[in-house]
Amino acid sequence: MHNGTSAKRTGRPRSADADHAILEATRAALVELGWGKLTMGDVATRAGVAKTTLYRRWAGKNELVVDAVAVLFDELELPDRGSLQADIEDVVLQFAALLALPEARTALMAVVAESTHDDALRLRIREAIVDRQKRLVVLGRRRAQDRGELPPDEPSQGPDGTDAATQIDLIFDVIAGAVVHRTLVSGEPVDPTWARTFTTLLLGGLAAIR
Amino acid sequence: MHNGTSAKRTGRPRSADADHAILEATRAALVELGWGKLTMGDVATRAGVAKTTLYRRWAGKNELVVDAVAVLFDELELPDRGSLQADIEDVVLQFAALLALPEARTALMAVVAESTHDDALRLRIREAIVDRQKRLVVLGRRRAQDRGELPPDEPSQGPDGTDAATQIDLIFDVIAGAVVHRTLVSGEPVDPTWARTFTTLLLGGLAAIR
Amino acid sequence: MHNGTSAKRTGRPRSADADHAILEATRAALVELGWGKLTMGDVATRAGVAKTTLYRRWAGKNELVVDAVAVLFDELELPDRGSLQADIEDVVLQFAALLALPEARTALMAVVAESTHDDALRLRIREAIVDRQKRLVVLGRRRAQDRGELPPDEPSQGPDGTDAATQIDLIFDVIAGAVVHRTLVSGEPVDPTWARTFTTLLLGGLAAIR
Amino acid sequence: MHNGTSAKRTGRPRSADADHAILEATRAALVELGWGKLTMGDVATRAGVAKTTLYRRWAGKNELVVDAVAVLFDELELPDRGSLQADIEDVVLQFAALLALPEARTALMAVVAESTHDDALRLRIREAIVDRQKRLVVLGRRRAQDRGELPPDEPSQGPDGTDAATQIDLIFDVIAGAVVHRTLVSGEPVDPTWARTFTTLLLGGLAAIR
DNA sequence: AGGTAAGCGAGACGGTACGTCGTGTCTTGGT
DNA sequence: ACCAAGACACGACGTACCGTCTCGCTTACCT
Repeated sequence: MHNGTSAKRTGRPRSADADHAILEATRAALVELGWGKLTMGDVATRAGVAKTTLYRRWAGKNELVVDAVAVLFDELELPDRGSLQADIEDVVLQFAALLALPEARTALMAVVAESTHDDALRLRIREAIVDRQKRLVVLGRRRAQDRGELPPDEPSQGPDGTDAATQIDLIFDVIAGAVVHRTLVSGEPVDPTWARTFTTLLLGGLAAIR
Repeated sequence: MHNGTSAKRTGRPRSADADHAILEATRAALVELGWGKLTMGDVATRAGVAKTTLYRRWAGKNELVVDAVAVLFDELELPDRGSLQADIEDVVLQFAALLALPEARTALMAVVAESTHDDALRLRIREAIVDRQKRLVVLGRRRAQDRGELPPDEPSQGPDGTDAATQIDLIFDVIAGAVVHRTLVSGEPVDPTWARTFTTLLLGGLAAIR
Repeated sequence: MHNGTSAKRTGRPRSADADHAILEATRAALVELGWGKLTMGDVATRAGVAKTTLYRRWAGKNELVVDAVAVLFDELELPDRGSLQADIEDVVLQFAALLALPEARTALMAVVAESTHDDALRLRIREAIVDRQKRLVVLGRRRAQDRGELPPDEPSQGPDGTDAATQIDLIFDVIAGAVVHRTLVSGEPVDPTWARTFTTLLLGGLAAIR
Repeated sequence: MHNGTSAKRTGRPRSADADHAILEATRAALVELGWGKLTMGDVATRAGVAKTTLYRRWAGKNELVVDAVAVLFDELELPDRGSLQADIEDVVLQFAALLALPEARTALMAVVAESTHDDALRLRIREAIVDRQKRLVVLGRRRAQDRGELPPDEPSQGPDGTDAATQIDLIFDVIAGAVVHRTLVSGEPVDPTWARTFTTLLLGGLAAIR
């Protein structure tokens, strides 16, 4: 998080309770107030903690919110439902459920917006959120290859965009982008019917680019 | 924009110059400072205008930025390149070029984030931005139907998500979502190669959901 | 008032109704809000008049308030009650009654305060207010001399402060100062008993400085 | 001042330096700008302090100025010059010298004006300024009684206004009122000649009301 | 009778100051 | 060393008035 392999020695150790209380208070504040109205002072009060304690651990609102929301993305899993179609539908619905949480909706877009001119923040978001989602694509793709639903990776073939890493990125952007856009921009729900149609489109498209 | 067909009579009329100066100053401030550091006072100073003049026209930062950025989306056009594949690739590249502008990158995500708990703002975004993009999908689809590249609309067929409006929404979310996600979240550029591969996927997928 | 011997010729003449309405509105606003909270815009609204109309006649709050309050001081009169003691007591009570009016209390001190660094304002106050009170002293003194209660003016006698003008100024400062101070600073009422005791003191003192 | 016998415990204590700097800056601003142009923000800047620090201690301009000016009145003293006449002349000249200070002139009238519709402010003025002056009258009177220049207090004698407290109030209103009125309203200087004549009048009058 | 110059209500305008709020830092004294 | 409390410098907020400036009308005097 913010203190990997601490080698602290002297003095009073930091309270682990405080960390949890702060992150929970942050999520609660996001739900009630949204990103724009959330303040460090308010989070501190909710957590029963001094502002100093927040700043000792996080550099600012952005970093705090990324960490507070990141844990939500750890709960995404890729269950083996027997077919690639079913696996993708499941992940789409999980992701949509996550974006239905007010704290995730508002925080995700806001930190992405801030990250457009803050490289450190962009990196943190990638590590804490984006890469955790992308691994599901990598895993699902490999599993589908094992099942024979997708062909095995071919060695890199030049600039036509069909090598493995490129394809993974494309799939990821299409899935995550479509779900986020439908949920937050279009403001429409992602229900099982939509998930099925979307997944059909995606798999049909994947066949086409090969 | 913010004052439709008013029938006011008395008093000094509002300055149209001020409107233009303010919106231009807003875009300039977005480029230099980004959403988070943009302040109403600074915009007013850049525009050579009093703060009250801003607040007389817009309720706050969100509303102002939506209007300031909205005009950028009016410049998107759907040129007739002879095939659906080419048309889509062109729009994808235009949209990506738009998102490469700093003022658009940062503003778009930020106002979407704020709109997650501000219904009036969501409506304004839809009218000023989203619907202006969606019309391109509607237009391109009709043109492809005229060319025979896509089948004509069938009468509504129940809950399988294949009627015209549902399909338009799906296409829109996939295109806009994928481009936004690749650009802002993944942080990768949208180049002609990517556009071609993505369009191939989309058209292949469209064939599959029919 | 604010336009002595006008030589205007063409154009629509200024509305006399507006003048009255404005001054009355000013007094009403003084009562309700006091000097500090009184605003030009509010006075204009109360008077049913545009702000422009105020500024066409008065340069600012100070000038407006002086004129609005000055008329109150015109009502002071010196009735002939038969003796100097009775005459003075009467004037003291009249003046105290005037200072009991909220519009006079607050306005008088405020414009005097402003006049401490605005010479034009000081002159205006003197003409509109101070000199109108001082004439009562001059008149009462002459009347007492006619009655034989005070000795006639002696020719100027040098620097011992007993010539006529000096004495008038002194009497005026003592009367006005004591009444104002008791009313506004000490916050005590001026009743007939106080007026009698004060007048006795004053007359006793006058005998002593001769 | 504004924080009597607090029993606070935790947190960073308020800076005493800030208090002094603010009051000094207030007096400087009064001299340069006068009451009407004095702004809280300017005082804060002069004092090298944030606006919030001012508002944490004082509710507004009125309260701040009363405190800033009050210390000037502490410097008034009653030297023993051997006779009541000389003592009074001395105090009159001291008081006149005080009112010659620009910061005192403008501030005193202005806060009195505001106090006409602000009871809390009136109380504050009384405590901080009026009572500190009145003690000089009490002291001087007692000293004169000890010298035999004035008769000792008689027991209260009913409503003829000759008991001790009433007499003190009367003397105070006459002295302070006359000096203030001559200085600020009439705009004439208080010089030793005027002080002598005025004192003669006062003492002559005091003999008359007994 | 018409022309014209000023007055007028309305309200937008560029400013300045307001009093409040949030940020991130810094003292306190108490674990 | 850590913590809760809270003061601090800073800077933006959104509002209120200021005094000025268009607007599109009256309204009275002067040819």
